[in-house]
Amino acid sequence: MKNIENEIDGKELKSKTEWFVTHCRRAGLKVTPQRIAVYQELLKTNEHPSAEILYQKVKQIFPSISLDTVNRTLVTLSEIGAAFVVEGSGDAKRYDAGSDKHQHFKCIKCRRIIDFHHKPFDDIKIPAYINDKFKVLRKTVYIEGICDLCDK
Amino acid sequence: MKNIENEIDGKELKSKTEWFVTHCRRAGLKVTPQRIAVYQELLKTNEHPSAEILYQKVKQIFPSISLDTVNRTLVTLSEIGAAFVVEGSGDAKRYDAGSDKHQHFKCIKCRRIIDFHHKPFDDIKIPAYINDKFKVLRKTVYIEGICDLCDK
DNA sequence: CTCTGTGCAAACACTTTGCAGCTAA
DNA sequence: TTAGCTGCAAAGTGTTTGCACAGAG
Repeated sequence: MKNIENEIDGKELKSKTEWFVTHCRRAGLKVTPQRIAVYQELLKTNEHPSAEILYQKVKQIFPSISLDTVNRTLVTLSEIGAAFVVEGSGDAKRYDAGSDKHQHFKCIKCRRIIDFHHKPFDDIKIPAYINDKFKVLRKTVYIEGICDLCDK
Repeated sequence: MKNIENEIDGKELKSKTEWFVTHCRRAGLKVTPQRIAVYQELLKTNEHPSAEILYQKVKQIFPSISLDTVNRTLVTLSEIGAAFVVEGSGDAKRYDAGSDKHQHFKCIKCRRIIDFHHKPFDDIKIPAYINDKFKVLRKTVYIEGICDLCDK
């Protein structure tokens, strides 16, 4: 796994954690040590861990935590925009026949997928070093957020 | 679910099916009526169906098909680039703390996720009608294909 | 003190696998 | 004819839920 250059330093970890704490309070969530631990562990890695992997890591500094709590915490974090699911969804896979001619907006609350079509996105240029190394079959712009219906 | 303007017409269905048949043969796959049926059903919709939904539809014209076959066919189709998983993965969810500062390439064979960072992609402009209607939390360019290791 | 969050275990949803019979090439 | 495909049933994998206790506000 190739990593990019963001080994987080102590200072950034601290400031992001402060942001997180504020953000939780604002959302009416309690700030528990488990939540902090999961969030910090997520900040410290850039390997897109699964709940299981994160659980293994957090357990080292917080031995009594359970996998469920990690799972639930991650759900909570994604609801407040402090974490994102970058692969997988827990729901059933959804297929399409593979046109580049539309893009997806996904609501992280109701999981609705809304198609849209923004012509400039059809033509995004893929950097040469990707095309050289990999066989590109599909490219798309993917947007996530809260949809109109869920943003009460 | 909002659809875009691509109700497929008979002519396109036929030509895409021909492409599909050729493509299967080239990949050493047998052309079975089940495969054709699943592929055509996928072409006819733009609602990103799950295997289950596709199964319900295909069953109407092919009553003896099983859900497994639909599932297996979809796996096969994605391996040859005739279909794509637009949501979900079957594997565990993968999280990150949500930086816009990198993009993902995903290999559809080994499912490896390779980070890359192409500066212009950090600044893609989201169309106003999306920003007006939805609260955007994350945007990214997502590329899929076959990675160097799998492209024997 | 109250009410949300946690841990445990059981329930679930979806996908994958093993095998015997079938069928496209 | 025969390798690959299908259908069925069973096993996995990962996620969610229900409940009682614990701890943050």
